[in-house]
Amino acid sequence: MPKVSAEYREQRRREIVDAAVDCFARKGFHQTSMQDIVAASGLSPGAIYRYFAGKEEIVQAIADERHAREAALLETALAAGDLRSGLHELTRAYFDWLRDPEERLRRRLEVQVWAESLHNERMAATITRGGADARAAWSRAIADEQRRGNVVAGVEPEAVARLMLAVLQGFILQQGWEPDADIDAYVEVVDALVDRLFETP
Amino acid sequence: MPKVSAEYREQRRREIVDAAVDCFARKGFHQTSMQDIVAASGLSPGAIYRYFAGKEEIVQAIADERHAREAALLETALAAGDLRSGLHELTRAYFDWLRDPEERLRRRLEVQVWAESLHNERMAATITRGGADARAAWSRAIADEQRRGNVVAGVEPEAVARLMLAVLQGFILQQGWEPDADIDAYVEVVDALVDRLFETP
Amino acid sequence: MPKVSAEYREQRRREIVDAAVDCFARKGFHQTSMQDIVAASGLSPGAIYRYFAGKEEIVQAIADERHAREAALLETALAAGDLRSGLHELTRAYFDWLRDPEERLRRRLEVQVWAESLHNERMAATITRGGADARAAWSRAIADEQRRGNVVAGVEPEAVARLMLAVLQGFILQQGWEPDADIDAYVEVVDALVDRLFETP
Amino acid sequence: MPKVSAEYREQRRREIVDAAVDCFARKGFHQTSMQDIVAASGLSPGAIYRYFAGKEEIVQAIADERHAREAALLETALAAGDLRSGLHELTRAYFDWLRDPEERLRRRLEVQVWAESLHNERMAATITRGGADARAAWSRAIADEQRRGNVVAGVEPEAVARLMLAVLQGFILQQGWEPDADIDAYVEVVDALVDRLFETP
DNA sequence: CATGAATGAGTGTTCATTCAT
DNA sequence: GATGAATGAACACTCATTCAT
Repeated sequence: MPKVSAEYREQRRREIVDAAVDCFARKGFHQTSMQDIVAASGLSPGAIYRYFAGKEEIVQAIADERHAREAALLETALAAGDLRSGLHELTRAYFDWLRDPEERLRRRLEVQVWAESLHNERMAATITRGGADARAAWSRAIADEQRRGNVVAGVEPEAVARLMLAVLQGFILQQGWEPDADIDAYVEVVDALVDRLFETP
Repeated sequence: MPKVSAEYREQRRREIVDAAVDCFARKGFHQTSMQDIVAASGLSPGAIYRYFAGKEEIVQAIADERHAREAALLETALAAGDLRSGLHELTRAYFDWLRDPEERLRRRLEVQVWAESLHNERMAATITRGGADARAAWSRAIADEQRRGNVVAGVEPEAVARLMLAVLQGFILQQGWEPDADIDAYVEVVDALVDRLFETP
Repeated sequence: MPKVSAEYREQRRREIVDAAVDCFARKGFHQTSMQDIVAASGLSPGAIYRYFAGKEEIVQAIADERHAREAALLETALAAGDLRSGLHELTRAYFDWLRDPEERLRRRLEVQVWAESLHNERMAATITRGGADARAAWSRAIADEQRRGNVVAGVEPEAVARLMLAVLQGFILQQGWEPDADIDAYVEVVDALVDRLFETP
Repeated sequence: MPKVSAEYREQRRREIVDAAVDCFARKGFHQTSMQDIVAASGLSPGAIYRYFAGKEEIVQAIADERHAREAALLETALAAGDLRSGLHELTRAYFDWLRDPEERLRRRLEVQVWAESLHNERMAATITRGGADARAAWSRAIADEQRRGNVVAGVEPEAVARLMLAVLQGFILQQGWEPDADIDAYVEVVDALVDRLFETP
């Protein structure tokens, strides 16, 4: 029987997560102290620990949030009837998203989650599951198209899925290092890639 | 006139770096304490500080080493007269490398370097420079081919270079999470991609 | 004119003290947090602070309560006309009390109060006063008997009082460590001690 | 292969333990912070953690030390051929010890160990074992005397042992509260007790 | 009166680094 | 040159207490 409303709690959580995202993106998980988050959020240490059991849990929450968003985006794109135009759309949606400065901040953070997940079981589980789901969705879509003869035959759908994911992941990395990386040019090449991979030969 | 020979120094450095690579790959930079490296290297803390000014510098040394290797590999591949077969070869060489368990360990570490470089100026410089060099080499090669009509016209060579890098980077990530990711299938798709991108339409 | 009745207040106080006794006996004063007491009592932190100015005051209240009970027990025992049978009775009453599981819990707590009193002035005062009163009562009774020739002559009544107290205190300790300590056998020895100390030689 | 000698290490340990004993005796375990011990010992936090894994371990070390001393004292006393004179000697030795101000400090600490042991398994084990050993030694000695007819027949030797321990424990408590408690008078009563309990009726 | 979310000083502990030996 | 004991600032986290609702 909480004294405050669920929305209130949710808003506080948001404040904390947002403050943490900001700190983490700028300084990295490990260089960010709880005091940094305390300062950025304007709350007290004790208050934060009411919402999260520890620093790690905040990181987890952020990773989970990422994961959910990605999954939603992908779902929408692949749900479209026509895979090829769905992909073009996905590409556009995805890379448009990357024009938003705040989103870029979050992306920097994603790279850190990637690194972290290599020695954090719970995080690895989230990431692996997300990747598996994404590949499964993509594989299914690609296999469908292959059956209709609309896509390069003979290649493993799962491998194509990996390729498509790599194309997105790699750009996130590169944009992290070079914020001015030319998004339009990259989208154009990806579109070309999609066209060439997903067409009747 | 140093008291110890340059080889001696070099060997000690290697020992330290190797021990550090091992620790970092398993636990991450920040979860690895100097004591861990001390234990893994069999040296004393004082000894390590004779060779490196601090933990950060060890990380730097590792990042620099990575960078040099990558550059050499790329150089060789693109130096070949025919870009397309050069690329096929590069792909094969690169991914064969990833079959080596020890190299995989080092790759896990690379992901950490990527993350670290997002809030470490010196590291960002190394990475950015490496990326820029790679893209420049690639762009030049691609532009050459375009002029000869052997590659998709109209796409930005720089963007193609980014795409190719992304294809490699993304797989490193995915292999980090899923060590059993099918390398052969991925190589096949990449080959298909190269063929379709680098052919006269 | 209080808003709530005195009984109401008293009952609330009891709830708090009982919850605290339970927590303290199980985990110790310092390992018990106010939140533990909050949880055990079913009240809110704010409510508890309406009845006690702080954790320390709860401890005090418990110590004071103990003290009052002990004093009453002793008073009754020594009020009896015949000291020797009074003592036998006291022994029996006291150790019978220690068969009650709940009382044992309270005794564990008493040991903590003893420890605490060594660096807590207010508590030391309560304990010291209690001890002094007990010794005074006992000394008087013993001196009376000595005058009647019914007790070992030549020994300091105050010291005998200390001895008798030690006999009780020591057993409380030992029972705390070994709940199965044989009460009957101990009572028998104490009775023998009393008989031998309080008889005409 | 330590750089410093075993004696050096032992001395440092002693410094820490002594500083801790001092703090604990004055303020109690829980009111004493590591910083207090740091200040009292003149070492740095890091240095202390080289010798003890944590605060708890310091407390343990102190409790263990106590235990060893007690056991040695008892052993010596009971090893004497004649129990009765052995006991008189023990009494004298024990209570003389309590005249030493430093020993009194340590005794205050013992009371805290008693309290602590009621909710600390490791500590309870040490204490319980110490108590069991002591009682066993005493019981054996008393049973021997009983067989020779030199001690009250019919009483449980184990219970007599408990009584004797209580006589010591209780005085430690009382002296903690009232440093001026008359040791001589107490010893006299204890001697009378021993004489009366350990004589042919 | 009661609530429980919030506070923030203080805790035990770690670890990159130094420097006497 | 090498050692490893020592340093001490910084860390994540706790909890007695307060006070707006």
